[in-house]
Amino acid sequence: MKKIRCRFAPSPTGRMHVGNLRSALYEFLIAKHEGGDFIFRIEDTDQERYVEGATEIIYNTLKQTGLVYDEGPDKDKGYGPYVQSERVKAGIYTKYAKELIDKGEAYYCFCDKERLATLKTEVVEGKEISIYDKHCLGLSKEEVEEKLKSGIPYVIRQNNPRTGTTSFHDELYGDITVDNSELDDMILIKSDGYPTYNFANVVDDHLMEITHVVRGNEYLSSTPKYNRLYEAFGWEIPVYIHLPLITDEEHKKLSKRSGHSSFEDIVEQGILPEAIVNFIALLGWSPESDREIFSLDELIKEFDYRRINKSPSVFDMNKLKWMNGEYIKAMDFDRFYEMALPYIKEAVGGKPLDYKKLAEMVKTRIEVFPDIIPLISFFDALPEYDTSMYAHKKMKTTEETSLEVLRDILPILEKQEDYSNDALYQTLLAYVAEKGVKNGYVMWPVRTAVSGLQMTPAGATEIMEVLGKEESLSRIKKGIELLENK
RNA sequence: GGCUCCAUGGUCAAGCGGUUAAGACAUCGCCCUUUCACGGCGGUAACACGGGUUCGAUUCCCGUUGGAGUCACCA
Repeated sequence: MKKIRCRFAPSPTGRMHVGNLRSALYEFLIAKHEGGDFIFRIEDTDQERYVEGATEIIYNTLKQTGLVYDEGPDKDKGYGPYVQSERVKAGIYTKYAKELIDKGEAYYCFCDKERLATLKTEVVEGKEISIYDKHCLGLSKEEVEEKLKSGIPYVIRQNNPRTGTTSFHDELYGDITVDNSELDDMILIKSDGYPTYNFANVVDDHLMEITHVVRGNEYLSSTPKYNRLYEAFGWEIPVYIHLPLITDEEHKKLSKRSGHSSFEDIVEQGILPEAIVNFIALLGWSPESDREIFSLDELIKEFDYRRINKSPSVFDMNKLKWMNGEYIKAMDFDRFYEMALPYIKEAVGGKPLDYKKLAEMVKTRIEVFPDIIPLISFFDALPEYDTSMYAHKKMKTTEETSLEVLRDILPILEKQEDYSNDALYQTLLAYVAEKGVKNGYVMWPVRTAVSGLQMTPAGATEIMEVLGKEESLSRIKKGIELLENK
């Protein structure tokens, strides 16, 4: 069997869209699952939409996600160049376009914007819809020569039939047939000499011997046109695998507005690249087992494209966050500490506390790194709090009992020298035993006093350990004061 | 609007003629706990509708409805 070759061919127009990233991932997985090659090609044929630095973003995203390509602009295995603008300079596309003209499958078109405007037939949702009328197909050879010579701008159009039907086969969607009357004479070469995506993509896929064309569903309706191109050249048609769309919560194509449309957007929200990869792999595909956590290598092993879903799926940030939390919990501590440190420092305002201990406290209770900040910022400054927080039904505490406990405990803690968690815990436990009450009856008011919060990432004594004796006592005194003035 | 595709809980999804219709996120409750979280246990919640085919349809076919995509000198 022929070795599988899949390509990822993005346009450098900005950040990497997650739909694009998922296409890249599936292309990578389909190839690697069967020991094939993953090819990276840059489709920069739109000079207007080109964004400075976008190429670097793509390289970077590929690197961070671990999608290592076998061939690409910096890894030429004989099919290069892998950047379309360079291929334009090599004259590749015009050569093939002329071949099509010779075969009668394409033709020069000199129509200007004004004439094209007269073609507008219908307006739907503010969009003008028209089909080219093949006006320039009627030009004689001599007329074409003359116009070419006089330097009139032109494009090259595909010459599609107006009657009959065209069909193609998709591995997921099956056989799809379209009326030829739907097929416009699409432009192959633009007036600036650059090819359109439609043309460059087909030419390059063939020249680079791509066996499986994997791309988003939005190309489904234009695929017949590409197929006609293959047929016109007499080239072998690749295997098509169209992927279902990824949508936002409103079930619309993911857009910048949603705030999580690109890989970088998501990383900025504190999500790990491997969690993103894992998550989008499961968006539209599912393994045989009901397992959900997969490394990239494990995905390669498991990935069977026949199990890709046909219906669109909503990008659920909620579940991604959960998955990220799973990755954080499973992460080895040193790496976690390194990644969490900036957030910890920010949370406590750079106070010289035991950062390692703080990292331990938060590791199992966050989903994304920014969650750290609200969790531990009370270490920096005691928040304002209402004394009603001292009353807790389950702990059987009230503001009165809390005041009593704090007054009792203060002199004991003042005497205590060892402010380690263990020692403090033993001290409080001894008081609990002496009083004959439940642990929480004492722990709750103490924790409230030293944190000012109802929820903290650690128990009362752990907090005191980090805070130190001086600050702990000061916070307890403050608590007594608040309760007394109630 | 034409064309194309899609249709299982709020979301991701398994299912490929006969099942008590999995599992996960979210949500709710209980347990654990020095509060919360983590963890454990449990609950609520779905086959869009109408016709066929069949002994039997979530599953196959047709239609309806709904949703999406596409109709550029953008990819």
